[in-house]
Amino acid sequence: MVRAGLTTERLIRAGAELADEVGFDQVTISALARRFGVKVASLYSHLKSSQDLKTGIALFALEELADRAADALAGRAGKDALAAFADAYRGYAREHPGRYDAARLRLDPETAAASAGVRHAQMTRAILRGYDIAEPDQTHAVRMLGGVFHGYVSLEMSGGFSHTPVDPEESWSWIVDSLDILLRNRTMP
Amino acid sequence: MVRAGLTTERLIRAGAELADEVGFDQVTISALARRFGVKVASLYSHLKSSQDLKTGIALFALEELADRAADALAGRAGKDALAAFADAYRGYAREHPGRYDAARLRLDPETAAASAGVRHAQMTRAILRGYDIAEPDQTHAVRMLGGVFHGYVSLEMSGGFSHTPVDPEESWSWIVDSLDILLRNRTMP
DNA sequence: GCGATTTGCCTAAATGCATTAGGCAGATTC
DNA sequence: GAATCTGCCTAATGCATTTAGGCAAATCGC
Repeated sequence: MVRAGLTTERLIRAGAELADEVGFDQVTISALARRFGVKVASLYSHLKSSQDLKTGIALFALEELADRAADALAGRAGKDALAAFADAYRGYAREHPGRYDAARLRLDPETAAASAGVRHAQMTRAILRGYDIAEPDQTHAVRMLGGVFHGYVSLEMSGGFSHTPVDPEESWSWIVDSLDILLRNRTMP
Repeated sequence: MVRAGLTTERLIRAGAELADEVGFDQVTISALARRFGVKVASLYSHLKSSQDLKTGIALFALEELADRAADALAGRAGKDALAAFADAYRGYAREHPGRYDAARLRLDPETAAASAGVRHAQMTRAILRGYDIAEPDQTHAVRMLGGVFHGYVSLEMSGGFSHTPVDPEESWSWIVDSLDILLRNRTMP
């Protein structure tokens, strides 16, 4: 019989695509095996478990998102950087909802520490360098930005804004503007 | 044999407790049946499906959270109200992590429209009355507040803040302060 | 009170996913 | 070309979901 050429890498990539198509929580070893035209047990040579697959997709999505954010940030500073970063985040979620959900998977601390999540925090700090905010306020700001971006995108994805006629695009701009204003003035209350 | 006295109400309530103990995604019809010392099939007289149970828990959590938020808001205005609302949100998530996750379940539009999620938005608007913000900015602000609160709590719950020595409590206060400042000044950019 | 009906929980059985053990053939190595 | 290794297979188990149909307890009509 012809071999399918499975590798952990390919499985995780296909799992990410599957997540975008059917939702991250519908990603299953069985579905993935079907997609490769292969028996379920065959995947266990490459994946330890179903959880392992999900974690793999999450790490993959975190990397990919961090790469995009880094691209968006290149050559920008100040409000420009803030807006580009925010848009990268939101754009990724809209383009790859399943992967975005995957990126929000709760990881155990060691895995998280070794993930691209660290880069996300570093990039946020880099943006804040344009705003002259010292510690511990800088950490507070990192957390706020992470919170707003994630929270807004998450609410938008779950349809929480669809009952109001206001364009989410405008809300997004307004929020980014607001954060910029806030960060510029926060040092002197 | 003695009857267990199952009702949809009791099952959902028990499901909510189970979610807090083992995590929302570990809530299963089987586990719930075990908890009641009853056979699995028996639950299907009261629940249409596993999804139905999850949705029920989500709606229950949304109600409970809205009730708490309403209590917190009673008799307060301005920054007081903002802080109380924020704390109610975060407190609920800390006290009932499983239910909080449940409250974030993606509901189909009709279900969502009939849920307590609507009250959440109304309460946020009520807070903003203390800040004199007109439409469409008010909607933008509602979305921002929803986003920050949810996003921050979500990141904190998933351990995203544990690699930095800064106290999440202080970050939370700083963020609420910041939002207050922002909302007070946002009308004049 | 007592028969009839409804209701609540049961047994049984089918389906699907996750996981492990062990086998066979195609690819690789010498 | 023989030996080994690797990749995918069959087979079997366990657990969760879901449906169909049964029996006994609770409830209702009288």
